[in-house]
Amino acid sequence: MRPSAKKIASVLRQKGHKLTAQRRAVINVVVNSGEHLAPAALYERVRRAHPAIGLVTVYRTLEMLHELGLICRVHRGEKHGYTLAPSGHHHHLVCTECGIVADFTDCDLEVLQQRLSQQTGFKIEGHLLQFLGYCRDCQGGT
Amino acid sequence: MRPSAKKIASVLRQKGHKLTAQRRAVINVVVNSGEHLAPAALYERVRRAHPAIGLVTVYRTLEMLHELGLICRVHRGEKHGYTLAPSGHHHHLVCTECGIVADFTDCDLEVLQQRLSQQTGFKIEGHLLQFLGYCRDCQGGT
DNA sequence: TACCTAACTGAAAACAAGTTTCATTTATAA
DNA sequence: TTATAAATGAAACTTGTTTTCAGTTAGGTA
Ligand SMILES: [Mn+2]
Ligand SMILES: [Mn+2]
Ligand SMILES: [Zn+2]
Ligand SMILES: [Zn+2]
Repeated sequence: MRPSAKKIASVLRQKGHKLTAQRRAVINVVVNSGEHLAPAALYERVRRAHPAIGLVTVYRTLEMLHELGLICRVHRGEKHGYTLAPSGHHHHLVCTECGIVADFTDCDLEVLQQRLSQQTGFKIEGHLLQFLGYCRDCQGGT
Repeated sequence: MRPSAKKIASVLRQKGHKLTAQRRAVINVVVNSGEHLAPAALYERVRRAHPAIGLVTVYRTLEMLHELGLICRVHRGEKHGYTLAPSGHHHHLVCTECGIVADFTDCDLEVLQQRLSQQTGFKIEGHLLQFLGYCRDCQGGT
């Protein structure tokens, strides 16, 4: 269950953030794109609705939404991608050819985490899990 | 079982790479540091033995060693760390406070991978798994 | 409604990690 | 030795992101 633009706006207000035209524009793009877009790609799209917006503002807004837990971040080499977070903890399956990302939720790492914690003395707070491969469309070609 | 400087040198030669003083210096630092050092940190240390070396050469050497499977790479935000690879597939437990890294080998992700492959049609080639937390030394303080 | 002000914005500069270019040097096979 | 492909390092460049700062604005208050 992914939050709507309305829901996101209300969270912002509730947390004392201002609801500017720029932020609305960013939120709209994020809400209306299923993909995990990199900041630059997102910026391109946001500009269609709000040509005057600066890339900085896009970065700042994404950062804010991420801190509020409203969007998730994918790590792809140097670049980052963002989308609306489906509710709660999830991970990614990334196509190394075209960059498309699929989400999944059940990682079942508790047992492993428990064991590692015991063996190493680390207090484990989280994990990063990503599968890499070729999506259906990219399996044929070079 | 981590390769020795000698072993590494012989692999390089065998693959047709030249064995330069700079490469020797980089290899020595990597071999003699248990930690996963970022390229910049590694560069600092290499300079102690070989002050004239350029950072580029460090990058190039690390890249080469990585391609030959002789060292492993950790992903920490933007920065990368390297050390000698323990033999084969392994993963990392990273302390978000001090950056120390512990290795582990048994990830048991085959079942999950199989299921995801089936569900999404992805041909999965690899994965990235990392646990994040606080090492023993960093659990007390702020 | 008309202010007030902390929050927000965007241009530009700064930054950080990594890569490319290219003239010079060097390891090593012949 | 010598020849030469491989390797080096300085400097310039790229890419993604952050900082700075002077000006603008959302939204609470009188
Ligand atoms: Mn996601
Ligand atoms: Mn390792
Ligand atoms: Zn693909
Ligand atoms: Zn630590």
